[in-house]
Amino acid sequence: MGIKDDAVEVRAQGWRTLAALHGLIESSMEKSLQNAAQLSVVEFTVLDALARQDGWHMRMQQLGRATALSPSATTRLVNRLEDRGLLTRILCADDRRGIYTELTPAGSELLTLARPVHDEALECALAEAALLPELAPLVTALPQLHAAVPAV
Amino acid sequence: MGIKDDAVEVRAQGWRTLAALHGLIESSMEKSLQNAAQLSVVEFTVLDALARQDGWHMRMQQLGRATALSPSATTRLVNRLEDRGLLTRILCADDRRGIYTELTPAGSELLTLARPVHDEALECALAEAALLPELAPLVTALPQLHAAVPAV
DNA sequence: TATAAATTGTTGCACACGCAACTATCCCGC
DNA sequence: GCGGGATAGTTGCGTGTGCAACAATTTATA
Repeated sequence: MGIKDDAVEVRAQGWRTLAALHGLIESSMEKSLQNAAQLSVVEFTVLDALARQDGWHMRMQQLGRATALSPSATTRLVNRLEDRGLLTRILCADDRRGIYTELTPAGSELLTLARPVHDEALECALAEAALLPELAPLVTALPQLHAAVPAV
Repeated sequence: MGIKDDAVEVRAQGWRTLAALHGLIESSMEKSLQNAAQLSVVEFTVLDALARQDGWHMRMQQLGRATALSPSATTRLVNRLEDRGLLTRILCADDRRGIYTELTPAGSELLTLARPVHDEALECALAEAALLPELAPLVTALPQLHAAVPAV
């Protein structure tokens, strides 16, 4: 034992840190987005993911994976956003089981309103987390993952 | 612009990665723990947190923070676990508003049964995530946060 | 000491989620 | 071409969650 058990414990510790930071950010962002745009975090995630595919479509299943949501939850999530006119369903011709979703102008508009709120809440939550000793290392490590090629 | 906007985008990217990995691990672990011990991830988190304080108590509010749950959700979570006999409420004398929670023997027992399941699900989910290019860097960075002092 | 303000935990209510069962469509072997 | 299996998405149902309002206790202020 010893070495092997250490690996297990290190993983568990890392997972606790990850979960704690995630919870902190998500609950903070949830409130901000709700106040500013009547959007939940997952709803924002969907709109953002769609916009990021600029002009292109996404299938329900892709949305499900992008949000870690079950198929049924994905259906209802898309229902909500469609009812609000933020996206549209498009049955695709080549596979008639599949359903594409696409952002509407109203969706894009709301997204441009919500993005700054999202970004500020994120910055704020990270700053707060950096003060907690058990979260600080992860906060520092996070931006280094996708190391910015110094974009001069 | 440029530099400032880059920082925002890097943070957002890091957050997306964090959220994606979190979702992957949590949904995988949820199923494993549910099958093996009829425990949800939050329920496991509570038991684990209590055990980690070995023999000591935790207040409702602490549990709420440890799980990123609202007060009402915390109340009901403790209710569920208490009804199953896994923990007990203890009114503390010095502050009669406060309520301590403590693990019962049955709680400890279930926890020792659930921990290996938890650890294996975690290892498995991390291995799977390491195969995805956008998650791999975070998976690698995670265990380095709490750098193991080589415990010979 | 008395009274207001703040803190801790609990309930009513509406809502989002996962699971299981279902329908519709595609794909493969014959 | 045709039937069996796999895949995509949708609904019924039970349950966990957050918000707002509340009761109980402590702390601050006059």
